[in-house]
Amino acid sequence: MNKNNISKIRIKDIAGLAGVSAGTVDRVLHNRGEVSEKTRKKVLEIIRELDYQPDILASLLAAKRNFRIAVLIPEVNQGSTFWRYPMEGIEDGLREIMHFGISLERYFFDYFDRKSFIEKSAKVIESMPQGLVLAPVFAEEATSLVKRCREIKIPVVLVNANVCLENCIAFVGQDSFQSGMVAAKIMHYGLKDNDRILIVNFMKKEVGRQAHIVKREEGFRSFYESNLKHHGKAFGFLNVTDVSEKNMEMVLEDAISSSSEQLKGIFVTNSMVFHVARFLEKNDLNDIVLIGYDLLEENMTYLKKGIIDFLISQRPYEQGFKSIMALFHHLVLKKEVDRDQFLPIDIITKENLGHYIYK
Amino acid sequence: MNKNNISKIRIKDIAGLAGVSAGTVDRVLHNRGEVSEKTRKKVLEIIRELDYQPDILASLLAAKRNFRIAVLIPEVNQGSTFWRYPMEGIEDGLREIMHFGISLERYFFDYFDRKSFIEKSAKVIESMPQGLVLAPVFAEEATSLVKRCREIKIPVVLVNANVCLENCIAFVGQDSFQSGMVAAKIMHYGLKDNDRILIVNFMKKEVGRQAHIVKREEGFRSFYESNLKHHGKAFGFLNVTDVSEKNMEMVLEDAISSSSEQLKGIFVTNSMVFHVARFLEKNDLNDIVLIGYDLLEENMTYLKKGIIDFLISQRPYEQGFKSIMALFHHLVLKKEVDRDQFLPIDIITKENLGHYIYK
DNA sequence: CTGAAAGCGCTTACAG
DNA sequence: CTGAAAGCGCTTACAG
Repeated sequence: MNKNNISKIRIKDIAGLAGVSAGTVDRVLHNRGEVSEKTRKKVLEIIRELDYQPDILASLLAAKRNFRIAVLIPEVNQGSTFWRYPMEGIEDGLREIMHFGISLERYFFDYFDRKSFIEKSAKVIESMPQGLVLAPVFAEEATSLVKRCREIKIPVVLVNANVCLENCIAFVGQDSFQSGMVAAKIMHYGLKDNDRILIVNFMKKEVGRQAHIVKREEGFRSFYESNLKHHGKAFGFLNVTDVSEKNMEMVLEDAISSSSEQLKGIFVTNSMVFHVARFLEKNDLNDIVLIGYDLLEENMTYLKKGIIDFLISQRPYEQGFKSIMALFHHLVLKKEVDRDQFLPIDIITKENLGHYIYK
Repeated sequence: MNKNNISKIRIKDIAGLAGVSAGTVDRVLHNRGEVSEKTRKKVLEIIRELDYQPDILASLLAAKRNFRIAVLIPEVNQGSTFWRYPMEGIEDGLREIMHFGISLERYFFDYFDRKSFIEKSAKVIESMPQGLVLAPVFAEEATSLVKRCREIKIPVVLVNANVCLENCIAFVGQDSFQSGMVAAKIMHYGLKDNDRILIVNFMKKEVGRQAHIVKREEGFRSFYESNLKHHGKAFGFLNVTDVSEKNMEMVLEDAISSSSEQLKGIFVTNSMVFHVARFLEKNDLNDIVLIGYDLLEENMTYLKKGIIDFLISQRPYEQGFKSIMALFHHLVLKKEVDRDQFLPIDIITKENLGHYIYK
């Protein structure tokens, strides 16, 4: 009575004050009609006055409601280990909210196989979950999935890449352009003004040109553009589609020797940076600054060895965690969720790596 | 029936199988005695076999239990704005868990006033909360508070600084030593091998020598120690107790001109780095790399201007969030919580600052 | 040591 | 359009 009487107004209290039954209050609360305008007004008035907050625990218990959330993301295999971390974030998030009657359906597609994405999409739709966490790797197919979800009223949260956001409730990921700027800043800080820099893009034919990769490169270039002294600075550029050691050897040797000036920095626009690191290690090119993305096992190994100097990380674990939480807030707590949820752009070095690693 | 029959075993079911009543099962479940060893065994057996998971929502609702969590941290005032962010994290965490009947009592002490810490400690004890989030700014006093809490069975989570952890359930904060190493790595990466570096410590008499400040400096030095080439490298060193502009002017001018070699980098071991930045700006010392801690308003201003080059951040918001969550897991969900919860050591530049700022 | 009953605050048919 | 009753899964006295 003394300490805990804060906001303990119950439906019963409202009903009493309005001179109606609890059932009627409930009908008003959930807009399920069958209430005369007059009583509706009266009840709403009282609710507002008392700032009534429903007891969500009791509500969930009584309604025996169950939420099925689906997640459609790439499977983890040796060609693609990144998605392990978002999935861990999702599972941990699930553990926090499962008491609210939430269950998770997991759908994994092959990162390099458009068809498998389409197949799994169909399965998701077939299952009719109450919400979806989606990694829109294949932009076109993802867009049509999102549109379909819109039609059948399944709220979608996009994770990691942003596609067709207008039909989704939120995007959780990184600001790719800005992350490229960060990479450039770090690169520039460690080099001298006229040092030669190479930008390396990895692009598998199966996947195509991904928007966030393009943005990263643009961000990188724009750092130099916005700096008067470097306006118009020229970069070496390399587009790699074949990651075999032999090919890597060939194209990198070529790129490095293509100018009389010594190459001082390499920026790789995605997580495939370890392929470049392997080459640098083998050829004892220790004085080239190498910057890339993501804490893959291979990348971390080269970071610890000092071959990779910096990795940009996108907080994959948090991306997963926040995605499922966004859906939870939307579905269960009926709260507004932020549409754009950009995670910080983390700069990882050998020295701070330890505390970024997920258990 | 088809999809949602997963783990929907109820107390009633257990009771039925054991041939007892729900009340008895409950008594076993909560170890509140008054059950014959024989029935106890039987009930436990069935619980294990069926992997019974109690419905925590129903449990909380029926028990009408209320948890009061206290937080004892520095107040936010102009001399100390850092604690705004942990507090925001705590409030946001609270919002996530308030449905479980959790309320928060806020106790703020003056960062520079030992007495006020002692006073507020007494109030906390007097109130007898079920849990405490504590910023142990004054090591000695905090230790005895923690001991007292131990005696009266109030679980404590330490936030930001680590003191007397053996009597607490968790520490949430940063690895200070490592953060110093990170600062050194960044510093070193941008300078030439023999450039002169100055370490600046701010220390208010009222607070004394704080363990985490010492550790940061040690970490910074150890980076160079562990690098053969720099073994024995000498640093300039400055201990500032008076932050007036006049004094800052004097001591910094002195430190800078104390050697014929030009000073190239300054490492400030805490958030007071803006005092140094002000000096550098005023005296047009643009080519000195300046690294310090924490995203205070003043620091962010100088970071944007390019006077401060890097800030190390300790994720203050997350520190608050994780602290209250740790207590929640311990008290309500009865889960094990990690004892050491080190947050990543974030490297902030002008370019990635944007996405680190808390709303 | 054990069980039956009432209740937590909300929702869901059902009867009118 | 409205109310009374039963129930969600668990807990809490109370009676025996």
